[in-house]
Amino acid sequence: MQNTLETIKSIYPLKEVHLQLLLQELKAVELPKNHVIIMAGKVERSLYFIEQGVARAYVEGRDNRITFWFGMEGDIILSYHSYINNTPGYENIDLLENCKLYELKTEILETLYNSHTELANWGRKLAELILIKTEESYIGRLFKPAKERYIDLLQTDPLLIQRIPLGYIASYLGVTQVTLSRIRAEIK
Amino acid sequence: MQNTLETIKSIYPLKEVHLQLLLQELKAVELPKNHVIIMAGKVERSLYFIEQGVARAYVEGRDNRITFWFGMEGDIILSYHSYINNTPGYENIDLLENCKLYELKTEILETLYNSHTELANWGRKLAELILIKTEESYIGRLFKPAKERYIDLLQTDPLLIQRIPLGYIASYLGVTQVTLSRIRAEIK
DNA sequence: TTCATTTTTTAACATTTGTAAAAAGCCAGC
DNA sequence: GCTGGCTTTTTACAAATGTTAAAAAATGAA
Repeated sequence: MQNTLETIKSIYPLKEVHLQLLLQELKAVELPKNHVIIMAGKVERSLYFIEQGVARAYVEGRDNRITFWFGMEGDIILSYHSYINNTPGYENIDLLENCKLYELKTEILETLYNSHTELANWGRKLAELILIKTEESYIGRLFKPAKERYIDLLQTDPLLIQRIPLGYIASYLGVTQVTLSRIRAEIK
Repeated sequence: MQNTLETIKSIYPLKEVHLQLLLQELKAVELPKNHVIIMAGKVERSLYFIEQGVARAYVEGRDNRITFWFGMEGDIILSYHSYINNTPGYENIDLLENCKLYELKTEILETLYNSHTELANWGRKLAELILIKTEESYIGRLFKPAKERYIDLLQTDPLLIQRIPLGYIASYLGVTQVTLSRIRAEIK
């Protein structure tokens, strides 16, 4: 559980006692490629640490699917609405590879938050880190054109791109696959 | 300080003791229209509750400014990067009206978080609420076209629109002002 | 390898949106 | 009520992106 352990520790420094409180609640699960792990409109009672594999989040548009997040080793799969409010979210998350995950019930987390200041701060830090990442991709998407963002992606996540169909990447960049092809032809 | 008090209470229920710990750190400030309260590239050491007035956040593009947030009574002005990491952010926030604000130093907040579980959970809830709002506008922007989002805005914030120049709203919707004019002509 | 399936690219054309500049509308101060 | 400055709309044209369809390339299983 190397990746998951790293993730948990890197969020907020925890004493061994509190770390163990979290770890003992994790449950290893293996799920196949194409499995839909989070469904829009459904309250999800767990979050998942990605130990191995790739996942992607998307929303259903009127006549298309829009991908807005990719996760890989060290990332966390969760529906914010479910995690935070116990209300259904609007995103679907599916697995693009066979995955090894560690599951954690949100209900248990809530209990831990209320009984340990350290864990409450760990939870605060988790929300804050996700918030910053979300804001970064939000803002990046605002003022950089698709071409530039694709080049950024190539530089920051060259490996990720090879694991993901181009159609999803195009959607993530906010253009059609045809346009992404044009971009690729152009920068070659 | 009606609006600010409401905001603080609605984030997470606090006992009177803890509420007072927060309130006694607030400092009333009045700032004029057009004042730039958060500057990109600068670490900001305070956050501000909007008691009265309107603010907007934007990033500088290569040759334009992109507005991505409006705040009014009951909202909170903060630079997430500064608030969370003590690192400079990329957004500017300026005031679109003369404003009454309550200032709170982030350093003080940090101290409170580490000494009171209730306040740590208040801080967690704050991050979580902002996260959900950010995700909502992120996703909304992804799969709804500008026209639809404008109609949504008209319905959810009819008053806000009257307080904000159309050029900023166009930017917020991700189109030029010319396109927004076309949209307005179309739905009339 | 070979065949079938999926993914990616290319092409032609339609549509949308942007750009720049002019016109119209609105408001504050004289 | 008029004037000057600011905001919003309109126009004509240009550029970018989408749509649809087909070809080409890549992938994977037998």
